[in-house]
Amino acid sequence: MKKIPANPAVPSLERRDWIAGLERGLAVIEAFDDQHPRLTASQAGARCGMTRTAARRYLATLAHLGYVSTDGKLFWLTPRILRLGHAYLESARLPRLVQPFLQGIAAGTHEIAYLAVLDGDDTVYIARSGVHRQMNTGYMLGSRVQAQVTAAGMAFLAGLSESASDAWLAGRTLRAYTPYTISSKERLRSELQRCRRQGWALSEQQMELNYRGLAVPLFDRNNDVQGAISVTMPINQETSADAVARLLPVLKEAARALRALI
Amino acid sequence: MKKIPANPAVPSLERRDWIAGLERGLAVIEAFDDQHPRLTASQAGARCGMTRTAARRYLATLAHLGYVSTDGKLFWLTPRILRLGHAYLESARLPRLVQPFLQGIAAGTHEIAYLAVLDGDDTVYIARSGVHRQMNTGYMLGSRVQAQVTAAGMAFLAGLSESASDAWLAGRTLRAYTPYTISSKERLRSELQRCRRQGWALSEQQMELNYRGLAVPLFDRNNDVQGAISVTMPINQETSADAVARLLPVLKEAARALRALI
DNA sequence: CCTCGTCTGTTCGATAATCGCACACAGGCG
DNA sequence: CGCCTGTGTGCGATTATCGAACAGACGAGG
Repeated sequence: MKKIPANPAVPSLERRDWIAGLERGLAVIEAFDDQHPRLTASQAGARCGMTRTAARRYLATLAHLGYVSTDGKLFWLTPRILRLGHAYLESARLPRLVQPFLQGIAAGTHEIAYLAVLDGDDTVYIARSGVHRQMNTGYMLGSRVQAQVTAAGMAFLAGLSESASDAWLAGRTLRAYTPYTISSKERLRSELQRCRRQGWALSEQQMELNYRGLAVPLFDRNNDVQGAISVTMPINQETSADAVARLLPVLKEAARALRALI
Repeated sequence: MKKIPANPAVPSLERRDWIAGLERGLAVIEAFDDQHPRLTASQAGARCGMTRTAARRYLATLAHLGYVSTDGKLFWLTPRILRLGHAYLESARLPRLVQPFLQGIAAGTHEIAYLAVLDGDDTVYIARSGVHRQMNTGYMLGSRVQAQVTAAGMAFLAGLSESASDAWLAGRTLRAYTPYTISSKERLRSELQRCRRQGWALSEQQMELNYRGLAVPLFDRNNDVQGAISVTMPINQETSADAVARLLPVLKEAARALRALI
């Protein structure tokens, strides 16, 4: 059973103003995953590095707040948890700002357009174009794909400074999803340099066979990267060069227009 | 400024095992919304009914955990918050179970299929059919639409007992989105009774003009409603009767097959 | 049927964590 | 220039939280 340390490298400064209860409670929520969809208090305690009694208290609190349900023995998360993510998607400026541009890209190219950011190892999709207007408010919850296999992730990394992206790279373990996945850090590093030079990223069959992604980073006025917009498509409809020629100008134009707004 | 009570009708039992820190921390997260995307410590404190000093501590803790960022004065949520919702979508049995059925419905009908549940006032979409396999893992974050204007919400409510749905109805304030929105509780109640009798719900232009939704509730083996599956489409392609005739059998068959699995 | 072992729910005192006051400071404005 | 509003920080008091300890529930196995 994998232990989730309750306190992973807390900046030991600022010990005074540290709300242990909040940290542990969030750790309890994150203790649930696809391998462990339902937990007893004891299991949750083991996974979070706390005693059974403590875990039980946190779970009971979460249950009374409606974030978890219980049959008295097992605990599981409820959809109410999604309100927390919703608070982010509602409040974050970036998705709200970029959404209309995604619609425009989707309408102009007939591909699905995404906005993604980097969080830890992963590319997180935080907005996507939708055909139904009512679905504009229904964002994607990021699939949290290892960043190096998505075009958006590559574009985001290429938007960082070389030292920052090297630092990111140093902390990762690359995993191959397909025979084409770049799984050598050396190759990934040179690929990132190329993306940085050219200002966009193309990712073919890195994550999934027969699919291609094309992405550009989004910069703000200070030239700090804030996200990436991407489109994905099957690879067998046109050549890579054709796809780039067709789609890159649209993405670049959106990125240019957004630079002043972000 | 709307106050968010820190302690909304807590069952006063179980006062002993109550982790105040967790409750207040989550309240701080939910204090952010589209009206208040960035908050100072004071504002967050005011919105959550705690002192500025306390709110500052919670925000500082969340910042060190990476869930919020700050420029030293203002605080805002980061995409990391989405990990919490992700924990739910990864661990919840229902979306994982229903996903393949949604794919089947989408493939057979050429409409987009959704799985939704009720959370408070709102219909929350927790899975949708996707054309890209890689997007199967990229769920929708529920748009949290007032339940009475979605087919899935109506189907879910119709799946509850009459007394339970009356209780739900009593606590709501209906809002009209279009001229067709049912905004009288009386009419809604009779509409729900009809849905309950017939076992499915049709919603036309309730939420958005020119769109139609069709949904059936999902029951488990104990006949408790666990969710609803729905498809949405433009209304001008076919008559209501044609759409029902074409789609309802598919939805019903999926619900029947799922009953044994849930 | 009984006993053992493992798991759970609950209580309680000690302790450490959290609270909010109080103070000092920064910036905007008349 | 001084007021006013809002912020960062230190500290003692308090209370909320911790985990050990106990007792009950369940199932396995003899």
